[in-house]
Amino acid sequence: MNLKQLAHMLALSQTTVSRALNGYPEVNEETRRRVMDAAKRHGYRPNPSARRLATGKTGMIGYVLPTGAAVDIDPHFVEFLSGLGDYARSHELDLVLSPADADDQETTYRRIVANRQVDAVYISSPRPADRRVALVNTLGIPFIVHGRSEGFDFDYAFTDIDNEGAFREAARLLIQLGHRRLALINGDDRETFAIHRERGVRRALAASGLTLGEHHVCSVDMTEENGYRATRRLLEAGDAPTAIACSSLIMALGVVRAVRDLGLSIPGDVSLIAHDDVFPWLRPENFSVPLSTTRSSIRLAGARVAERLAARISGLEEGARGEVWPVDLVVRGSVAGAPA
Amino acid sequence: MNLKQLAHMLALSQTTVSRALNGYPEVNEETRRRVMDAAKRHGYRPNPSARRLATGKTGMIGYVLPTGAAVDIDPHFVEFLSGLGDYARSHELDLVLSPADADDQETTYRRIVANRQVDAVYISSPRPADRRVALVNTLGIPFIVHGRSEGFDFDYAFTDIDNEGAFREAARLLIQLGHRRLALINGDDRETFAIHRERGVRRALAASGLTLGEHHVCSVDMTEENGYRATRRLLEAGDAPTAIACSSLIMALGVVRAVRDLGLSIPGDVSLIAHDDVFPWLRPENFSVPLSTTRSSIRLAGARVAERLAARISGLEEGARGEVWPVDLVVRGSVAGAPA
DNA sequence: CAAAAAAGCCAAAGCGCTTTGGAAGACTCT
DNA sequence: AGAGTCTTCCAAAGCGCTTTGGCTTTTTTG
Repeated sequence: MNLKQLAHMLALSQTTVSRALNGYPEVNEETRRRVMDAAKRHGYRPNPSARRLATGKTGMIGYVLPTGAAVDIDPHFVEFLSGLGDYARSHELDLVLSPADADDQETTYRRIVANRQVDAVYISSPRPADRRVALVNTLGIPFIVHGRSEGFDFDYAFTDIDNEGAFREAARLLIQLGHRRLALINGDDRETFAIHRERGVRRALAASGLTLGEHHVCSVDMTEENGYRATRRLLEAGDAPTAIACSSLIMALGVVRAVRDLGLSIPGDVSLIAHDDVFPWLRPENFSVPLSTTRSSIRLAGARVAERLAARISGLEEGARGEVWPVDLVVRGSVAGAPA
Repeated sequence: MNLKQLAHMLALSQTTVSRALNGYPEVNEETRRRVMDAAKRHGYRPNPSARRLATGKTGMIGYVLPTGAAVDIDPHFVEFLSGLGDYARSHELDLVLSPADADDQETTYRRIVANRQVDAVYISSPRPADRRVALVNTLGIPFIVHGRSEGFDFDYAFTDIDNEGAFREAARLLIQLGHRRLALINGDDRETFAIHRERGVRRALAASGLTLGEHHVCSVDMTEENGYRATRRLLEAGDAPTAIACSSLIMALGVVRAVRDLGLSIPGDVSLIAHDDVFPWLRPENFSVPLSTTRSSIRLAGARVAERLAARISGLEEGARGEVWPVDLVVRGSVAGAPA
């Protein structure tokens, strides 16, 4: 059942039927009712391929997925996706993932924009002066950055969490508990979120006249194993920290294992605070010692990004508004006063 | 730059240019060269929207993503996606995720097929007599099932691992080590993979005249917490098992924690074997006691599914061939002889 | 009550590609 | 040389929708 048939069956022109269906004003309400009724009764659904050829609108949002043998998509992605999907579903939006060589995403961005494959895109895990952001900005497709980039001469729309504030507060708590030597086990410090977190820790330390030792901060891929290794290295060195801030729950697993392997205990010897993106399958309160966390649901962020993308597509949102969500600091058993 | 312009500039008809570009035989090789040359020089890329309206081909593969407040996409998905993306990238295929209410995926399947939104789909986490498989089969769109369904009067194409064999071998090893009371901490037993795994354990036990106690098998969502709870329940009961088979590494985290909380040890009091889908961020050799596993890379499966989908789209693969991959049994420190 | 404005509808021209049904010219064969 | 066959190309008809520009008919207005 296509438009032509429907129009013919109603003894109307395609024009009128199309307009009736799409809510244009220049059609009699009575007629509109007839049309919509018939459309529903016959299960008419406009062919999206045709519509998109005519309008350029696709009803899809895009994401360029970095892939390659050396690239691991991290599990945060799936949680984000959950939220995105939740919103997208209720608005009949689909998400198209365009896999790209991690080292050459530009080509793919250009392709999906030139081909009008999607109405909007989002960008995740941005770095300072991220080329993707600059590119997408000049290409002129609506977009939202999940996280923040920095150092552009233009503004853009983003949804981020207050990484700096979160880690500042976490560090401040540890300092108040008497800790003087803090360590930070961070994610890839080429990414903005990691930079902000480090800055948060440093600011808190500085406020008390302390500093973050050069070898007390490490930047690694966020795996359990890297959490373990980093912790061993930290705790086996001369001026071992008495408190650790850790950028992910998964790394925290490794931290806990390392501490145990060294015959130390949490929080007796080492206090630990980790960032919790809220995975349904791994919860900080279920660690052998319940974990203190800075918490922010990445799933909610996914839903919010979808919502904003939808708003941008339909013209409801404009401008370069950035929003920064506060992060909860949840104190559980893994922190205590510094050992004497 | 569109076809019309290109044709005009070459003083050829659109027909000829189109055919030259698409490799049809009825065009002079000399002409073809000229056309392809000009196309490249001017960076001509056929508009996919137009092409798809004309041909119905989209260059995309689809996946219906179950969503909803109660639905968690599990982290296996992202690994699978990694593999899928790896392959898709090298073949200029995109993946479109259509979020659907988990309780009504049919509507979405019908929509994406009716609208010709994708050339093929894959289905994951199938159950016996899975309605999605039946539906997609009648809708007539090329598809591959990742995993297996059962109980249809038709055959279909799937890529699965030998879950039954894997868990049979795992159980057999435990039995050979003298264990008599095994337990299985399984995933959702409405899904085929879980059924097969349970069957594997039962078969191994039966071969030695043993059985799997009714309360020695549990079916839960594969979270750390559920692994913990199940283990507590198992080990605190009267006839506690001396060996546990566990369907996921994430649950195994909980198993280990529970065993420790009870003051017991692995493998002294309890042997443990878990299934490993090969996550880059959590590896069995890095457990406090290195974990014995049944191992199969879900990422490779993703790549394979993509490969087969591509083959089906281009007509290279037909028929209902199912393939079943063997699973490695990797023995590490978490298994030992049964306690006296 | 005639003129102007508004309402309601339609035919047809895109959107950019593929594909059908020829047609013209070159080549082969008897 | 005439008939038949290839080879090579083209005009035009879709694919199914939106949108422009215009044409009636009805309503409003001075």
